[in-house]
Amino acid sequence: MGRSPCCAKEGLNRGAWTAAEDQILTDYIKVYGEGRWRNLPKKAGLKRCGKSCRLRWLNYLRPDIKRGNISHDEEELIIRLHKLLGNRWSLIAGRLPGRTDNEIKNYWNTNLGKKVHNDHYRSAPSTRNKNSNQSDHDNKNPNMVSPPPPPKTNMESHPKTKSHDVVRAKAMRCSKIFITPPPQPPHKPDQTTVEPPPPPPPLLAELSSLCNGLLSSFTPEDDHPTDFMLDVNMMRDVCLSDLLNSDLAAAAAGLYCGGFSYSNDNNSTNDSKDILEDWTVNNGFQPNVGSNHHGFSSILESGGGDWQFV
DNA sequence: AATCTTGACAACCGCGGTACT
DNA sequence: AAGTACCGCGGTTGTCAAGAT
Repeated sequence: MGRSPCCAKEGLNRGAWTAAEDQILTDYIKVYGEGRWRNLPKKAGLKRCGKSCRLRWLNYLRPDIKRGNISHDEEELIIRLHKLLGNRWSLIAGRLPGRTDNEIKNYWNTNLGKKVHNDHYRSAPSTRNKNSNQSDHDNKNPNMVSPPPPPKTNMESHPKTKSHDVVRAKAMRCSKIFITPPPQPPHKPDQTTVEPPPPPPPLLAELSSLCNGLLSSFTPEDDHPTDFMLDVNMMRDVCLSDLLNSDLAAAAAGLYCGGFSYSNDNNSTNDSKDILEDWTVNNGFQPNVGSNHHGFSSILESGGGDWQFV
């Protein structure tokens, strides 16, 4: 079996594109549109691989490309998005209109990675001490600047990934956290005392406390204790330290980005959707701006009842 | 002035996902 | 259901200019 090469290598130009090639490609796409990259070079008369044409168009020739320095605001956003999404450059780029994944990736590797790396260790030396064995990894390839090592996860076994220390939005194995919001009981304005739900296990108590704001919309009332179920190993390895170091919003997003599954029942979808939408708005996210990637809400809407990343 | 080093960024490579046959 | 083609993604490499020695 096996895949044939995307294009024959013989007789094709490689390396930097010439202005003439750019013009040919631009003219062709203006007339025929994007897509069918494999056949494009032949039809356009370019001695280039289709993949190369696609890359050149997407990263350089597209008319909506914003060229020039990355602004401070964009930089801040990239840092925040990277914290949430890891090296998901296309997702990050989707939130920065006019910027390409390649550009952001390069910018990170040459500027932000180093900057964030330094900030991270300046502000949290104790964390570094706890994970001192991670520093070896950082020194393996001096040409590449690694992002600050997030907690080790059992999701890092992505077969394609050679860099092992990023949190991936698409989790590989974790599927065992369920936050089952209770149905909202009728509002009782006169009720002054509420019987507290049974205390969760210690680890859950930490999470519960962290996510207090989030969970408050799922208000645990007397007969509807908040129902947590999670993979404790995963929780310890993956998220807890992040959650502890994050604000609630990031924690809520971490539930999404870390690849947890969320099992909703009946009427809970709107509650969680509102929370996540509020979070995206408050943190400067614009749903689906310049991107085919879906926001939290659309993900929530995409499934019938349950959704999960596994 | 010549050489070396470093930073920035464009381009390439290999793989996974998925649509199509 | 299986094989294939295509697209898109993320990691890596190549190239060149600017700065340092």
